[in-house]
Amino acid sequence: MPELPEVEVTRRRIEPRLVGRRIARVDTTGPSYFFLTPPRQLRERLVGRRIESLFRRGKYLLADLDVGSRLLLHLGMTGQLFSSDARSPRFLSATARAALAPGEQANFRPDKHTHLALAFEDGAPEVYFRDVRKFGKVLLLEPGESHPRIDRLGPDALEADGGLLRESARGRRAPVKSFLLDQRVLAGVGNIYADEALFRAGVRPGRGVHRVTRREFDAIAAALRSVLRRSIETGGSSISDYVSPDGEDGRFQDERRVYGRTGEACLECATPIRRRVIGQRSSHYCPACQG
DNA sequence: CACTTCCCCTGCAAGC
DNA sequence: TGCTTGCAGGGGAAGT
Repeated sequence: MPELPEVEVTRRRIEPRLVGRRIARVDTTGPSYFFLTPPRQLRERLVGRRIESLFRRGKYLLADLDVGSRLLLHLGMTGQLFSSDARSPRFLSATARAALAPGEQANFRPDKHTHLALAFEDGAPEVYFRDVRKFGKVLLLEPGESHPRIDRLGPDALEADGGLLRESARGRRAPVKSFLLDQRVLAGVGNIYADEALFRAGVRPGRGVHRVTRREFDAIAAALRSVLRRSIETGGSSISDYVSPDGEDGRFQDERRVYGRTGEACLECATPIRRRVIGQRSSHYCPACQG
């Protein structure tokens, strides 16, 4: 599940495949809520455009185009961005994967989950946006056009600040976990890194955010910054579908301390890790280390 | 405004 | 074996 680190790693590795290139052809699947801009419009308006830059805000990727328009991509839960020369079994459907001989590297062919394909004038490898669960989003903003999805985002979570968190928490009573997942508070935090940061800060996810102390807000902010930075360094978390654009798995899943470790021993105190649903999301914590 | 619940979708694993 | 059920979850919309 791509959160800030996975999106940032994706950005860094797909950037050279996009920036400076002019789009020659656009293929899409049919209309669906995946396309906030209807696919027909997308095809019409993207052809002939040159991609000038690719940057990230929270979990969004934004590509600025030569005419001042902007392509906005969100990977959702299972979104993958990669080029046609990348190789990874994670780019393949289960059936295609099962048909592989051991050690065989299959070529990727756009399948029914490949919702957007960009071909370039210079003949560079095509870039695909594949998303099995279709929770991802594609939106083309006209020059000067804004969108609440972007406008509402809080500061990037890599710059999490304890004082600012405390400020944003005023008047709120939701569980601190839900608070951290609110993209208006911080942009980029998802389920994995919220749990990991709360563990490292020693705060239970279910605690009301109005009961979090100043010191704890500082600890949470520091934990978020370091966990997110570390995850980027290790290539992100490859837990289910995530794989970087060049087909390389991330390694941060090996450094998880609570996420997905329900029933396993806490690495600090050996108490079994607990799982509890908070705000419709599974949350993992150590009942002994987190108060 | 704050907060909760529901829902979009598909693949996989567990249970019968 | 093959079916059903449950679960994963970002985030918007609607409801309280």
